Amino acid sequence: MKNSVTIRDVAKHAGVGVGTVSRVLNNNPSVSDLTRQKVLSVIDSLNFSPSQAARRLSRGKTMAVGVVVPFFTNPSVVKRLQGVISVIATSQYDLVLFDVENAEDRDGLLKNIIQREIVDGLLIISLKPSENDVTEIVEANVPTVIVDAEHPGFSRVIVDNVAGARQATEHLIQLGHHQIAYLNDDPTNPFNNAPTHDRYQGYLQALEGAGIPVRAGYYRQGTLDRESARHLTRELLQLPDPPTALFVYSDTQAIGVLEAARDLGLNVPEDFSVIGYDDIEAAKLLHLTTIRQSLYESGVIGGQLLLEQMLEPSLEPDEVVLETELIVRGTTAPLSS
Amino acid sequence: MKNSVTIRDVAKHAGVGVGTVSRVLNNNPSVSDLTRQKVLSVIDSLNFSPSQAARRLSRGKTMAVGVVVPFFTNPSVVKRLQGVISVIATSQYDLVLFDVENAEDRDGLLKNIIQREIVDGLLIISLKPSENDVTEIVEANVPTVIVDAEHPGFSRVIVDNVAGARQATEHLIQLGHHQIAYLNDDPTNPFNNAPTHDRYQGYLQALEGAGIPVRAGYYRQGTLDRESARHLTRELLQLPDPPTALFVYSDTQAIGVLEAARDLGLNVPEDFSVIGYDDIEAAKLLHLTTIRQSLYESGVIGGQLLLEQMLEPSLEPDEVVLETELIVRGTTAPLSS
DNA sequence: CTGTTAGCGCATTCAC
DNA sequence: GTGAATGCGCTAACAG
Repeated sequence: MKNSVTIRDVAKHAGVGVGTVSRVLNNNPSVSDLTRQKVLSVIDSLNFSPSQAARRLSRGKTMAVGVVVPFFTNPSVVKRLQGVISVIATSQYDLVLFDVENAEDRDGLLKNIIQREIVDGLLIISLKPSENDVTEIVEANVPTVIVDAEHPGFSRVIVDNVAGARQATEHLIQLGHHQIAYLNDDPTNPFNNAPTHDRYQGYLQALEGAGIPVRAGYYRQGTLDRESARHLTRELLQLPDPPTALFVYSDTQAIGVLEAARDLGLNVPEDFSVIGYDDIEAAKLLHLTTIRQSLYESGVIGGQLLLEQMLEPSLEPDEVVLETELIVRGTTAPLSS
Repeated sequence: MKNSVTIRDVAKHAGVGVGTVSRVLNNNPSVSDLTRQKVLSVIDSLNFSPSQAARRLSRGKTMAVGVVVPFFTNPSVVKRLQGVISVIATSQYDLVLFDVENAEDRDGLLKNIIQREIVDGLLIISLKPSENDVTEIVEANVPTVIVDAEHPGFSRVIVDNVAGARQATEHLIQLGHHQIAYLNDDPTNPFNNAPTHDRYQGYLQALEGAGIPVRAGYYRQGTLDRESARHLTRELLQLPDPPTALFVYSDTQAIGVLEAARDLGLNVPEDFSVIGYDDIEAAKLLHLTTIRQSLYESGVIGGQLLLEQMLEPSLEPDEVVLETELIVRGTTAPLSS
């Protein structure tokens, strides 16, 4: 049966009051060494361990942080989560995980988490909270930090997507490409569409900077999976005047792009250059040229920000911007004339 | 500030007692429709939501399940966890995640989880609990299920590793290979070494079944990473009489194997056949022939077993054995003479 | 059907 | 320094 030793049992056995036991439990200095030792030994012999539930109610703190992730399936999200886990594990907090797989999940999830008062802090990954959620969080005064999404009200760690996309596109331009297409994420994605817009902007900026006209026909958008990317790339490559290079919103999609090229008998990078974004594990395996963002590190920093925030709730929201890095591998090459 | 509306406020505003409010909160049928409506509307207008902490203490239930995973880094573990998440999300339980990265973490973690009474149920993935942990769990009477590890005391979902390994090795034999090496996980791995032994047994059985003598020099073991596998494979391939085929404990290691073959200028599968185990995402990308185990499904079933177990704690431990499947892709071929 | 009361196990006053 | 009392917010048992 349950280990139902309570603080009262300990008090009785040690011949002290419950208050004293509680004090030694919380390292309250105003306990004499003698009684402290006595209590400690009784705790040990009774194999007592305080009930979290009671402690939580009494102190009004849950000693848990909530982490909300969209599409736990997504490799980049997993990587970020890893970073978060690594820092939360060093703290006293438990980690409660919430996965949101669709828009219905999301609406109300945050509100629900807040209202049930099950966490002392919230870490939101790659998900833009709705305005309703935001007011809910603010009213409840729950320390919150966001990783890979923007909101001025909260501490956040983001990456400069405009710059990263520019970097990718400029790499292609430097290789001599002028017919550069862009395969985007679906910007109607309800979760977090800022990166979608930003990367497109970066793409446009790079083209404009090089004086290359933007061709509407070289733009495609689709969901974050391989199949969709494969299909759209085929469209692109079967254009009368197909692009010679393609910048893809994510590595996951880039995998589908590579498949499409193979389907059509095109050699990458000789006939067709491809650059992705994220640098997930698979990118290395496939020798995919890509833009690396510090996925794991973003989680670590996010976790640290949250811990600080919970310690010092009065802190102003902080913004950390992570650098991107161009990783040249085997899917981009100079334009062959 | 905190939303400090309590059940008492609701009772006052609705002109009823707290007991009644509690009843409607818990869908207790013995409340008249009229008062139920009244209470409900007050709850709504006050934006009241019961405190989990109080509820937990009062009911002696946490409404949370703990999930313990080793090496959150490991792709196969992530996949299993996904399955677990998908079913827990459909329940009323929150999911508290614990990652164990080293042996020190593990010792005491389970005990700690149990003693703090923070979960109503426990799901352990790819980790064999120590005997101390087991007695702790049994004494505390916490419903527990294990995924990808054995223990007679608990419900578990496992895969027949002997059969899977036999299947892999037989595939190689059928292709005409006689010089078949095995690259194993490190069996001193303190977390869960049963699969290590079992797969080795399956390998041996297949060889014996075909009358192929076992060569000690064709056995290597190392950690679950690419680098180690790469190194050990090079050793194997530089033997005076190198193997023509290799069965690898995991897909992760198989990636390193492929790298080693490339390092040495060997063509896979023409010169050297490789078969992995797990069928993680990367296996498909690399066209790796492998043994698929239902990773995601194992998590789903594990989650379901746990939910059942919590509903009906008197249930006998159940064992579910999942089938493996040979997935032939591009890294195995007939022995070229 | 419904109001009242007594805990759940601990933290935290307040006196001594 | 330490014991006793009060309350955290809710559930459940007991009357009515």
